[in-house]
Amino acid sequence: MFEYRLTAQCPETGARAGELITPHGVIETPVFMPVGTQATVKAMTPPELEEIGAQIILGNTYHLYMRPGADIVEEAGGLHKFMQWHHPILTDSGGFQVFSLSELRKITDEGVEFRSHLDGSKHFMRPEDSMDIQQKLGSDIAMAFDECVVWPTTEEYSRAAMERTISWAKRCKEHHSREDQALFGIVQGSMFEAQRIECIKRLEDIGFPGYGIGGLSVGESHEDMYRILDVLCPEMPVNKPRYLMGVGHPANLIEGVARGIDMFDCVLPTRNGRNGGVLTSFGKLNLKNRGFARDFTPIDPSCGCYTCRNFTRAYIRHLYTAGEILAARLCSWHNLYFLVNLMRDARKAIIEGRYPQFRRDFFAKFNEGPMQL
RNA sequence: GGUAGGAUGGCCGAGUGGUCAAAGGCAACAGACUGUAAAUCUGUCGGCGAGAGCCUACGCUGGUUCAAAUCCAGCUCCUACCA
Repeated sequence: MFEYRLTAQCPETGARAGELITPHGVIETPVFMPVGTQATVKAMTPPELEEIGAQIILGNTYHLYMRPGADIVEEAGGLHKFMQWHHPILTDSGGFQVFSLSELRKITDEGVEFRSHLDGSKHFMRPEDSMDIQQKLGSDIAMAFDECVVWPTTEEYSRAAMERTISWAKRCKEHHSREDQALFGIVQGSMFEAQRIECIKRLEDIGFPGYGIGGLSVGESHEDMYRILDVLCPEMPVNKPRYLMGVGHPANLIEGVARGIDMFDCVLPTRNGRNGGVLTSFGKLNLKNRGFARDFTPIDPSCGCYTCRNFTRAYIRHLYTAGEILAARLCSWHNLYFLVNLMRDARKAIIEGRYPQFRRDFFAKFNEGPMQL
């Protein structure tokens, strides 16, 4: 029911192309996965996601547990049916909320006590609870409940969190029973190379069909992120998918792929899209800027998305300044298309044996500096 | 014509003698956003200056006072009610 097939590998970099077989379809990797925390990719409908080329999307354990509740989703026939997305879904375990809701939670070896961000009520989530919820949601890929550590942190704290994450991973696997759902372990260890290597080895001993790399893109420099990937990826099993959690930035995707990452997810395309930020092949733009008021060209002339085929920067800027919801939709659409297709193009390049050139071409064009108006 | 109330920074609107270049909101301009507490958040927002600071400002004109957006007089305009 779940299998990873490595189909091509870049002889120069660590880039890999593969296929992930899931109950709801085959995913071609490397892949960018749009984030749909609350059973919706914000501002997008499922048919629109299909048109973009999205192969798999995310849902979130913590958020769906809080609202509407796992039982309701289960009663609805599972998350796929509930939200009318009939392709693969990956659910995050709530581990990231251990990080992002740091003001509202208390961690013990047993689990995490959360105060609801909605009404302040107390909830206790153990690895077993996360598994129960994810099994009710019925995602194709569930993630182990981990502790995503804040950055920066000490070597001691990172180790404690890593130990907890490993012990929770074991409990997750023991508790997990649904056969039509794969369970991925998550590597922690912050910016400590030895801990990262130790963590993947010990997770491998437990045995998972895929591995997430957590605790990155939490504020550290790109150099730190790449340094960890450089030492960690060669230690990861070749025949299992590698998922760099929460990443994100186009440059990070290109570099992640070069280091052997197969899967990415990030809120950046949708969140920034709602706020006027768009990604292009030549860098980022903020469409709210006055300079676009009379710019009657598409966001990215080389982009084939619905937004770029039909609308101008001036029109979209107008929608933003007028507070129109379509602005958020059109830019989310474009940004998702950009990242999904960046990975599709990367895959093609890997298969055709030209990933190093593809990578060079990307950076020659993509400008991180101030935008040109 | 009479009576009452009111005129504040692009707009709305606090402020009734000094701590006022003037709260707050909106608009505008810019920035941030990486397993989504985000259609959010932050900053700037009279002029000059790196800065201390200086200048110009609360309808207009004049006055009182060490000191006026705030008090007084006249004027202009607006609003409500009465004729």
